[in-house]
Amino acid sequence: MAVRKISLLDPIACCSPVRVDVLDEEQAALLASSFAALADPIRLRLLSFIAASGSDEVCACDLLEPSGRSQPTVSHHMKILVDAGLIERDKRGLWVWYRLVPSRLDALRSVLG
Amino acid sequence: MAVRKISLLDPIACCSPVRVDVLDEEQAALLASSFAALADPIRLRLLSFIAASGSDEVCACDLLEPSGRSQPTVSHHMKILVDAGLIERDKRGLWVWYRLVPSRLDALRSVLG
DNA sequence: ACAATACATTGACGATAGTCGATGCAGTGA
DNA sequence: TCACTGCATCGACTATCGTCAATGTATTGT
Repeated sequence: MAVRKISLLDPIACCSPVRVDVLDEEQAALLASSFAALADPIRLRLLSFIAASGSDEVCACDLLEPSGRSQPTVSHHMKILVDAGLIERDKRGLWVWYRLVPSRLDALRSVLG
Repeated sequence: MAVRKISLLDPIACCSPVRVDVLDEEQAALLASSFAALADPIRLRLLSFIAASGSDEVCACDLLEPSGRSQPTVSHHMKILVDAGLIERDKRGLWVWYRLVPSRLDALRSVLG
């Protein structure tokens, strides 16, 4: 039998006699690490800054001032977002450019409903 | 001027010359604490267990065995989920019943897109 | 009143996260 | 080759988190 796609709020979960599978430990750990990337105010602001920039790429140098954190701290947070797959990193010359990965955010969104 | 509703993946953010506001510190802190409640595999499994239960309420006593954690640990995690507004707690007699708060999950979902 | 039950709280522990100064490393330009 | 720049990594510190044994609290039944 095929494993059903899990969604925490799948209508089937509350309306159907068919029992939806519970997240197994592996799925839960993967999802938890993704949400953990969103569980910090600085990272949320960095993400929204890129989303609100008006362009699809933002230079790392433009993230320091609005975040109000030191350069190593911002670099640390951006690495966490990249490792979570929420943003992509592109180094060109001395500068590093970041852009969102909408498909990853869509994936997380779908888990919530 | 009215403050625009923020959405990290608002189409306007990437396609329009109009600049979308960045999350302020207060908004970011609130959202981060909500995502933090989802940033633990045990809590995700507890949530999905309630969603997959087939009923809209689940007794706390039924959460111990599937979580594989001690009673104080499960109680601790459920408190975090309740404080985040993701589930509601209802004590009736000796037992405590939990149910999801879909509107809160919807709210988080809307932030991601 | 008393014992038993279901859950919450406390206290302590190791593990992990956020932060920044100092330093390292790669790319640039002269 | 050498100084400079932009970003990453390291090391250390503090704070918070996940965990459980022990204990507390509220409710039930006798």
